[in-house]
Amino acid sequence: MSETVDSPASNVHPLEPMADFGDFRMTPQRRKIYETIMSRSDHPSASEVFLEVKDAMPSISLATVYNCLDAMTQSGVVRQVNLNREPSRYCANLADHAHLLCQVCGQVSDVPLKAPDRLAQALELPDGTEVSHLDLTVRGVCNACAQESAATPS
Amino acid sequence: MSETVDSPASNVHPLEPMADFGDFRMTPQRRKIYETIMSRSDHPSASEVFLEVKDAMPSISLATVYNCLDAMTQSGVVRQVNLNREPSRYCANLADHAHLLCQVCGQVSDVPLKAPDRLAQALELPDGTEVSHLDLTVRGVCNACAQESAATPS
DNA sequence: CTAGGTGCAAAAGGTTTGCGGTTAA
DNA sequence: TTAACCGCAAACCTTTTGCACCTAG
Repeated sequence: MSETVDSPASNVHPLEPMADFGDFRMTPQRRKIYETIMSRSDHPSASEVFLEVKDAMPSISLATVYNCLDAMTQSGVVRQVNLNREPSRYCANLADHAHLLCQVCGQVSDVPLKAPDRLAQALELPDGTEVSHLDLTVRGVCNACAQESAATPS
Repeated sequence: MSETVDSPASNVHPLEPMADFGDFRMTPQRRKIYETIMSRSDHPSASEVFLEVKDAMPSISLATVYNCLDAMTQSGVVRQVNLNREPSRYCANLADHAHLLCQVCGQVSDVPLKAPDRLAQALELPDGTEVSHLDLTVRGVCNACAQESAATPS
């Protein structure tokens, strides 16, 4: 993926240099799918990605989107975000961060962490446990929805 | 549910007094399903609960297990735990805690939190965000699997 | 008595897979 | 050149739902 993806630096995400992603073969479909996820901050699902990519590539199939997203997840190019029983969402922000799920509008947004390394210290893990990754989800109400419900009290 | 469930105190989980769970109607099926989840620490899925409950109640249907688990989740009697794309698991531990997902054996175990309230302080949340609940999942290797791989290096 | 629960079977909905043709490297 | 990928359709699997009967409160 490295050199073939156009200007990943234009994205706001603090991306790694996009070094090696193994034997990940770049195709027009994968490039467009990746660009779609990069250009959005709303963590689209497979079918949402499909809808957007379809505009530029009308012949693409939903199965291909699923296959590509799966390959990208395996390669570590994107991250799969699973909340509740909803369809998986995809996220191109590879930095350590949490997700805020607004229980009013349903939107998912990234939440930076102040001290990612210190998070594990809050856990009483059994001796010998090896931690590879922490997944933190915040359920609540986003600022926009909180403002709105304050303006229009029930 | 309160008085009809047999001796919830025998469970190791730090349970709340099991006060009011609204208009939750107790039935033999629900009692057995609840007891099953209480008696296990492995966060069984709906079909795993079904298998165990079926031994005692051969006529119960999987749909009923799903319906009951859903009703219990709504009432707050149990908690639904969703990791990856696997089937939902269920957890009777209502205390604030994280989950450890072992990437070797696939088991899910509870992880107590040292300072649950302080966890939110690690987040850079936008002003006005209202937090209702934090969900923390630890991906890694449990102690048992770590011991084993140390004893049998690849 | 009756609102709500149960069991069954069928449907729903997200995701995966098999296959023949195509393509990136 | 060829292993990997694409598009299509069918399969898969978890979960939900409609319905007739039953039961807890």
